[in-house]
Amino acid sequence: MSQEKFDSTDLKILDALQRDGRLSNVDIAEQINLSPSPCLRRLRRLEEEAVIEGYKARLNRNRLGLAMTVFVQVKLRSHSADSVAGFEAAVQQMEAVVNAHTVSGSADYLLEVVVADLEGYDLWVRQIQQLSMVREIESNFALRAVKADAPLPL
Amino acid sequence: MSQEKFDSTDLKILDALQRDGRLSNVDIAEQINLSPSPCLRRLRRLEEEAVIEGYKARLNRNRLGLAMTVFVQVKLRSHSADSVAGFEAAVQQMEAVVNAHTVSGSADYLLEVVVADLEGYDLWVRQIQQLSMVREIESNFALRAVKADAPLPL
DNA sequence: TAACCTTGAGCAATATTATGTCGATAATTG
DNA sequence: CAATTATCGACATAATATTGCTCAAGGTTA
Repeated sequence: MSQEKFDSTDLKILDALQRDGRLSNVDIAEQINLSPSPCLRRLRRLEEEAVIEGYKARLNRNRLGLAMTVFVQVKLRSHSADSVAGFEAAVQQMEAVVNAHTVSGSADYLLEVVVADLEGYDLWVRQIQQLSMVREIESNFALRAVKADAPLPL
Repeated sequence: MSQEKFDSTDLKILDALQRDGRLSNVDIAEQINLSPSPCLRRLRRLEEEAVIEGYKARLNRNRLGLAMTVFVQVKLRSHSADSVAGFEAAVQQMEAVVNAHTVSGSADYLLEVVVADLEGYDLWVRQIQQLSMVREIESNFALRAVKADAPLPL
């Protein structure tokens, strides 16, 4: 739809930053063989156009005591606008939910939930089950991360 | 297992950085009401202990022409060490796979795959189906992101 | 109580960064 | 081919950031 707007230099900047979000402009410039001034111009443009939505630190969940990641498939009772809006608002307020998508297939939503332990998960499940618009959930516990938060293929 | 190692000041630093990974040390210090020197000491410690695993720019997939996100459940033919190792090595090399976990439940793996369009997905599926250790895959297309890459609950 | 350990505040020196300007060059378009 | 536009490299500057050092305060332990 729009990737024609970005030349290979833009992509190199984006790729450098998705691998190390704290690179300074001069470091990026050096890495992609460009001088700092045009590099900064491009970077600012990419930020303004919201191609870069933000920056974040990648934290180690286990070391923070968040040892449990669960993928939860949710089916709603009805797909009325109210049900959908209510469910999504609830999901957005739940801090344990770090990712949520509507999906094709037999489930309506796929959520990624992060909690400390089984007890924390139990508490969260009770919250979700109290939502009247939820018909059914199926939990799949992440046993091991094979690949996490890898860079996008640019 | 280990969150006793972090006091509330550490958590404030981590929380600030997972929301804005480019904050300077002085900005973090101001945000959490601490002077820059101890703030930097803590930050460096958190980096050295790999509580902070790195930093990354959050890119807008749609604007980059990566309009399709697919969650793929994979079942293996056998769970021999060779099958597992071979499959995981293949997954790690596929750039379209941005997340991969082994999971409980009927599937062995849950993958998140990012491609430009259906054609790109078709190409990827053929790659995966050529792996002899793969018995079956089920694709669930992400229709809409309700929540993406939200901060961890600290 | 005294010694000790941890952690914070303040300050200074250094290094680094972001950012604007300007002329040159390359690409594009009519 | 000429004119226009876009983009680059180089340089200068001003603002910021990082980092080390020292001293003080608070809490802990023997």
